[in-house]
Amino acid sequence: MLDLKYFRENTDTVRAAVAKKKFACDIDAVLALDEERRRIIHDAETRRAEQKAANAAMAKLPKGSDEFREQVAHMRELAAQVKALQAEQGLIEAKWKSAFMAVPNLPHESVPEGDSEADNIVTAQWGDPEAVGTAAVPHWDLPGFADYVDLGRGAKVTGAGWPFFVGDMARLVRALLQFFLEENTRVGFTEMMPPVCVNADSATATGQLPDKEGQMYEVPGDGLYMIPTAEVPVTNFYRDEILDEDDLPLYACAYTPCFRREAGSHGKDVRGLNRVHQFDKVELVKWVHPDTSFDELESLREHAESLLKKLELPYRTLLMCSGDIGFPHAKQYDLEVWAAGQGRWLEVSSCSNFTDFQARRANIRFRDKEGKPRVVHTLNGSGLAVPRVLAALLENNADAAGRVTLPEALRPYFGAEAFPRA
RNA sequence: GGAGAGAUGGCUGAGUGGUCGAAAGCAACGCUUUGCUAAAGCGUCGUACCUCAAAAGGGUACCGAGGGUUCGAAUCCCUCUCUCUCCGCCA
Repeated sequence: MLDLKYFRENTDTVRAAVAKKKFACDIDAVLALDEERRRIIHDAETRRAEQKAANAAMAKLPKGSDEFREQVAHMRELAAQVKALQAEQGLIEAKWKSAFMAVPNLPHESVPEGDSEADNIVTAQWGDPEAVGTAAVPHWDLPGFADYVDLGRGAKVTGAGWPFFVGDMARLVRALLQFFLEENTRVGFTEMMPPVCVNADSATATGQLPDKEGQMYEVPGDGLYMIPTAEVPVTNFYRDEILDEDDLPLYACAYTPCFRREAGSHGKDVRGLNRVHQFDKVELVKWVHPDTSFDELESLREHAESLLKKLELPYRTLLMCSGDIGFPHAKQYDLEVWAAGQGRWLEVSSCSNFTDFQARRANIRFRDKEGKPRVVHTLNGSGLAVPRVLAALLENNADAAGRVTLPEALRPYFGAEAFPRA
């Protein structure tokens, strides 16, 4: 949700920004609804003020008097008018709000113009994909993979795309998670273990509802949703709160399983670990002062990149173009890791600055030096998502027998130099 | 799951149908006086929206949430949520 005053006073800027984002969104219609809304608010409140004044005058009259009875009759009429006006106001405000909420966040000036993912810009590349053995195979073709990541039994027990990780593979997942959490907390992110189900208010605040409802699993009967990412519960940690300016910036990280229906994504990208319905991810979230949020985005990205470096996985960083960043994003980087066996880049992290857009929706503010509440800026990024990192780790480092030499950084967590142990 | 109690401004806590956006205290901020590692006095002290060129000012809403009764609701009724206590169940 944009700042309403800014929206009104800078419509040309907003129009240009929306166009840059390739969003179809009728700004004039929203403005017209805003006008209508303000008119009805004015009418309803004026009439309501009359009602209150009449009421105050009447409170002084003796209860049983003729005068009193007369006033009651008059006020009965006033009350009916107020009620009608307020009903109309409710309808118009609801209409306006849904239109206004459909206006996307403005892309930052540093975001390149573009229509689709083809226009994203590679801003960095680390490691050499060519250096990885050419004999690499897709992870699902590695010896024993089907037993270590048992998609067949997962399908029996739950459904397609719900894997069991077995034996040393489960251990390797745990090692990765532990590695991520240690690295994140070491640089100042507070570790959290949030609920993995959230209510509708939380899902709305971070933007999963109403637009992306079909992507979440619902818990029938309880009005809850299984989280598609820890971003949802963690960002909502401070929903409807006013923070102290001195406490900013606040950093949190959380490991959770993530649940995604992935409706409509059946196809060639879903083999093996590339896209599953439940996966493990450590998420990073920041609540920051508006003046620093774009610097905070750079440090967030650098930190996520450092994880890949320590895992010795070749990666590249994409600055997402205006047409490819999400609805609430002001600026977004994607980190893609090289999976030698598949010969392709896999997205393992998305680092985003939502500026005040998400925080306004979630009503997260801070009190500035003058004592006035202001909306914070929120950011998040994966740090990191396990299955695709795991896929790359396996594909890039496996020998013909399926033995995977692990990067130095991971060995203490796994307790061995290679997978599987012995 | 059962029974009971409760939810008021940053905190504590009054307020059971009309002049209550809400007493009082604490905390915070400002000023004054005295002077010393503080006290006292006075004042300020919620948020959102509407109005206004802006500020000032004015208006409306908000006493857990949502509905209802009434000319009028923090106050009465209904539903829900949460917290606490007791019982049951349970990793």
